[in-house]
Amino acid sequence: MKLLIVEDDLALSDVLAFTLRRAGFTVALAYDGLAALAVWEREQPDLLVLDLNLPKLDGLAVCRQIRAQSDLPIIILSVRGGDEAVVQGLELGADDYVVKPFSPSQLVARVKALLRRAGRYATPGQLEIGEWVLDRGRNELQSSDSPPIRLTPLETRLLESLLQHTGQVLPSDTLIQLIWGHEGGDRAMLKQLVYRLRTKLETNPAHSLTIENVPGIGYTVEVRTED
Amino acid sequence: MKLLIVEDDLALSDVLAFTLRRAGFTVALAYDGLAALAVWEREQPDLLVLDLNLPKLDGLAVCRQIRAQSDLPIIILSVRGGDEAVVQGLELGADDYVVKPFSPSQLVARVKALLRRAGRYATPGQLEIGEWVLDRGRNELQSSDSPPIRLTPLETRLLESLLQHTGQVLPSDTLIQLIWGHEGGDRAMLKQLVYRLRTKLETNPAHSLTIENVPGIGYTVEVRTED
DNA sequence: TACGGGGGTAACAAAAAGGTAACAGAGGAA
DNA sequence: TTCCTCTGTTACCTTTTTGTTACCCCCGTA
Repeated sequence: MKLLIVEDDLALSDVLAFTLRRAGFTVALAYDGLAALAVWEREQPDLLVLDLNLPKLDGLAVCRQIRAQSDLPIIILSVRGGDEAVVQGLELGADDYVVKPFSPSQLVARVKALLRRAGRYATPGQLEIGEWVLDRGRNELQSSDSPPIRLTPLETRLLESLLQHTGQVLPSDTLIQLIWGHEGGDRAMLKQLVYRLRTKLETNPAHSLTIENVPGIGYTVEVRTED
Repeated sequence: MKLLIVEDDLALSDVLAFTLRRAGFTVALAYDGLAALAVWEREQPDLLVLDLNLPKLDGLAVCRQIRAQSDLPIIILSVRGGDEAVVQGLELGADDYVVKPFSPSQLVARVKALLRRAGRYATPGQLEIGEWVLDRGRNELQSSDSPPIRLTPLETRLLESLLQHTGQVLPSDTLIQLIWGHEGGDRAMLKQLVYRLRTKLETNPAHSLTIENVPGIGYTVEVRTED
């Protein structure tokens, strides 16, 4: 399980990395906000430990950016322990907020608790739904009884977003955010992408996986389990 | 979204219940460990807020028992803030551990963060009335024992407005404001909308949900509970 | 009886949202 | 280079949703 620690205090960063590695995690490090985003992109960690007070790009901004594009578990570290700060951090999408100073062992426990809750202990690069497996690492959708369907990177992200929220209707704007990030992406492109993905899903004889539209809101995925 | 608060300090319990209810949650209460298990069974809450120091049955024991049978999100409250206590609580299966004293607003934020992470927050906008659930996230009206009725965005807003003021008669002008905002919308359109919504509500065999007119004033919703 | 207002019903038109298709540019691989 | 794939762009068609208008009924009152 890979963690990304973003902390500019080198002493603390070292201690955390040491403790977490001893607890069995793989650790990647970043020392400022911009680097954090780059490393996140490259390393695809399973959890982020994020200090708020960072050079170059504020921790809250990092949190917001990442949360806009993924549901990566995030634990914020901060010296600011006031209610407002905590509430703000959590509302921005963080999952936990730990006030400094704290003990490394407590952080380890919180990391484990969050990973457990986020269900990341299971399939790091694979999403299982019914008879389907979405392999994010190789951009394809595998079924037990038919050849895999090759997807493009964008199609993979779309399907991933939908599958991670099975049963919910994802608003178009939310989807656009999840797929293209802040800038770039509009309704027309989403329309296109949905169309292309649907076309591919239909190539499967028993297309038990369909994308439904809810007018005025967005899209959902329907998983028909075998009758 | 229903929360179960297990706390034997009545003063604190009251404050928490009040704050959480104001945040839009439904709250069930229990004051000792045995009661907690009973209420949990009966109420099937979506999240548990659990004090550790309880009469009759220790909080940790409650946590262990519940965790053994379900993956209910659990937040522990405790005066014991030492590392060992926190680690022990989290390792027992709790998702978060808040040390007293804390502010209600922070607890609300943590509750929300955990629900979000647990994927139980799937329903940020559901209105429950009798056997009906108005799902604003997907524009439909669901009943326990019949297929959902699909609504258009405007119909959803109309029904939502009416349901939020069950028992009151909403003047036509107020409704127009609520549905169309400042500009746009007139009596004729409201008439039409009410007509269309009624038509859809009638498709349900036992139409226990009807929209009544009060001449010269406006409309109300009538909820007939089962006889 | 005639008149007028409020409300219900209906048909039709306009506008918005969604689906489909064709095409072009970027960039990588052969 | 040439040939791919992937992505973005645009256009056009279909469906859904919303707005418009007209006509009816009921009821109270002049």
